Amino acid sequence: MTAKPSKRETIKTEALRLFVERGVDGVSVRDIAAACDMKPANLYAHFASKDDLVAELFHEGYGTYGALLHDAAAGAGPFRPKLERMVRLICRLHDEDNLRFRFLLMTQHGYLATVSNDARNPIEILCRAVEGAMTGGEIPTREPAFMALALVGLIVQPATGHVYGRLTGGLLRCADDIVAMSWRLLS
Amino acid sequence: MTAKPSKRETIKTEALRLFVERGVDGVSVRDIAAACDMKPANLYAHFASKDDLVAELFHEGYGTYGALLHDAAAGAGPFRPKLERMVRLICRLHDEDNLRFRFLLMTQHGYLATVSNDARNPIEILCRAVEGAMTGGEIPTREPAFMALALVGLIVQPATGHVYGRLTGGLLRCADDIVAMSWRLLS
DNA sequence: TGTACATCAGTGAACGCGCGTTCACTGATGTAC
DNA sequence: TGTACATCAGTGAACGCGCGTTCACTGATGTAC
Repeated sequence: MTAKPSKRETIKTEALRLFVERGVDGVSVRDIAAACDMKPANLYAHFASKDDLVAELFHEGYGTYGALLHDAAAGAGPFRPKLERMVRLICRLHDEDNLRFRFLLMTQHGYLATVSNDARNPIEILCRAVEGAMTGGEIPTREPAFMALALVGLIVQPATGHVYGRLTGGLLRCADDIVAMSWRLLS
Repeated sequence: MTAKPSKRETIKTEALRLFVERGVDGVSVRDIAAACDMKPANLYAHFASKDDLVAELFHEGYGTYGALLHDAAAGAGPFRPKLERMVRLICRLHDEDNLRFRFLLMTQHGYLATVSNDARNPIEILCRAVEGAMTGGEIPTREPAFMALALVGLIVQPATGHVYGRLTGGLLRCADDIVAMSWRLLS
């Protein structure tokens, strides 16, 4: 007997799904309300505005992903297993939390500027991990920000392609290949 | 004495700039008209609708880039110089035709599904070039679609980062590094 | 148990706004005789 | 040269629409005595 999700959670779930399907601007508050079996006016009992809902979804997802990536990058061991953990995490999130993953990809252009480069920022975490490996002499020294972004692209672009049917099957299925490519890229 | 651009070209130039700055949905036909010193109604003398204008910008850019990439990939020589030409081309387009480049990145999600996988499709061209190199034994055989997408990500993601100030200076400045990374990735 | 009141999720109807788009009309320019 | 007409880019005002949002109100539920 799983607890029935609160109205607030229902709104977030349905909104996320609709935003990914049709884009944020392509979904009206009436659409969201309908998907939740609510009246539009009642959404405002849970969120101050549509923008507020979108921002909460973004920051929550961005924060969660940042924390998970932080954990994967944590510890004092060698870089290679860290890289493997991070890459696998990203593949797993893409496969198992696909809607949120795609929502973050889709909205990042609008919000990336508003996000601080602190320890919860996924790109920043990746960047620091790569930088650490360079400092420790585990991989050749290059511009860390550039390498971190290249690494993200390596994973995210196939993920995008996956969405549009260019690749079939989960990303996790290719995780070994992606880990190997990532290592080759950085070496 | 360069010829004064036609109204039609002016509209396309200004619309492209505004779309990149604020997103397609964030720009109204009144905004575009104002930027062109025209009245909104008069835009309809040149384009059937706003959607029509957006679609023309997309398909024109996509086609142009496809043709350029096709030329870079053409010929019977070894894969390595082809790869180098293609990567440099993409870097150069990003730097010298930045608005269009970003517009294509921005709108691809909405239009990719409507585009055929023919010989003018940039991804398809990259994919076939990679596939050819694999068939010829120049690089190890892996899933070509996957490798082509990874290659795109490798270039485009740093480009996106560049836009938001994570990387400074042109992408072309890093072209040598990107070529080297691409080769390492595929080898 | 019955009554009076407080709480609060949910509702129906409407608000003003900016959107994409249309259309009858204007007024400058070119052409024919 | 002057007059009559055709052409056509450009205009002003308005259209209907769907949007995000507000607000007075309802009606079920809980609480106090």
